Amino acid sequence: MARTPQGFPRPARLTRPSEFRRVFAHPRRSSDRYLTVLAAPNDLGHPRLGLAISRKVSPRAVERNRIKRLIRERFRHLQAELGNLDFVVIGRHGLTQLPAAQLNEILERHWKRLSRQSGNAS
RNA sequence: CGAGUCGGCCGGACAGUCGCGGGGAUCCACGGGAUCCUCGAGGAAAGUCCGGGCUCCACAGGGCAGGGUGCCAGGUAACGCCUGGGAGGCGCGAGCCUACGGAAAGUGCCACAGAAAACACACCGCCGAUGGCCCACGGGCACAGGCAAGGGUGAAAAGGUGCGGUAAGAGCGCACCGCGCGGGUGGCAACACGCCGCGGCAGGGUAAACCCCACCCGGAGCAAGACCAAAUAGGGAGGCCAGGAUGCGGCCCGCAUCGCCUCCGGGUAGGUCGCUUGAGGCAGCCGGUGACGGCUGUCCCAGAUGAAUGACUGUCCCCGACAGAACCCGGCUUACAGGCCGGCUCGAUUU
Repeated sequence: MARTPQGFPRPARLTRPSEFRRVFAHPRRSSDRYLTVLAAPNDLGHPRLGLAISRKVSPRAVERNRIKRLIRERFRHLQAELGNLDFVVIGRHGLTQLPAAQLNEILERHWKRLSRQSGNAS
């Protein structure tokens, strides 16, 4: 683990369909009216993040990109506290109306709760 | 200065910190990572409405069906695009708009009004010369009949103006305008003509209604398509032990099936290519009214694949619109805060 804890390189992301399927198969959930977060443990020694922001969230690509960037940015800052979990964040309709500060707050609450439930928060 | 019109351009800036994708160099405990350098969304990247390249499939030729285009010429790889020109319409003007072939091929459709919507018609009208009667010789009366100028309806009533003509009228005649046909001249052509001749003269609209005419058009799309290739099902070829198992045989031989190895084939997960050097950008010169073309020089300018441009802080201003590449180009259309530059037009003002 020589990786800088502030970075967000490829190994910290879910990339393959099979990795997404693994999380969707047996997830812990945490959700509200803006988004749903799924989590499943891994044995890598660090958390990973996957995003599912569909057209239902917003028909405009610019808005979807903005949401994904904000989520990744928040993950980058918090990843050291999240334990060995794979997260998938699913956006819901109306997410684009949420101010950035509030989005950050919501994300932190979901991630930390799921991390605590798994009992391996660092 | 105000109003307008056409064309071109920009689309927050700078600094710092933490991050992301591509490329290059160097290094390391090399299917990974580190350091440094460098590049990293748009004018519409959008809608996917046209046109092409590219790829695979289909294909002798011709025709039909279906779809598209529709003044002429040019540009282009091509176009439904662009440029120039013509015609018609709008505007004082610069300029703008046009789905702009055919309704004297056929079929269909067209409210209301109006006498009549076409073999035109006669509601109100005009005349009543000719023939009849009366007469104070000016004329009057009634009928037969003639007429389509005026009124009225309508989107449209078979051309307009004037003169002649007549009882009143009428392309009835004439002149000019308009229309059609033939010719001439100019123009590559569309078309034009204040050129000539002929005809008193066709004709309501609608073809983004059917239709006719001319020209054009195979289909599917980068999840196209090509390659590498664990796994797995079954297959083909050769070899191995002349050893074995099972079946058919009383037994031998023999035949069939089974085993192991190699190769071929196959193609799932996954990976690689396609993937960015191109009908390319910029500058200069040349040809062209222009779209555009030619030559020379120069530059390399996103290539991701859950998918990269962001976050935070500070300073400034007029406080930031529409909006995110996904094979690539050429167009069109639509969205858009604010701003810059230039040409031209109209009006006002100033010395």
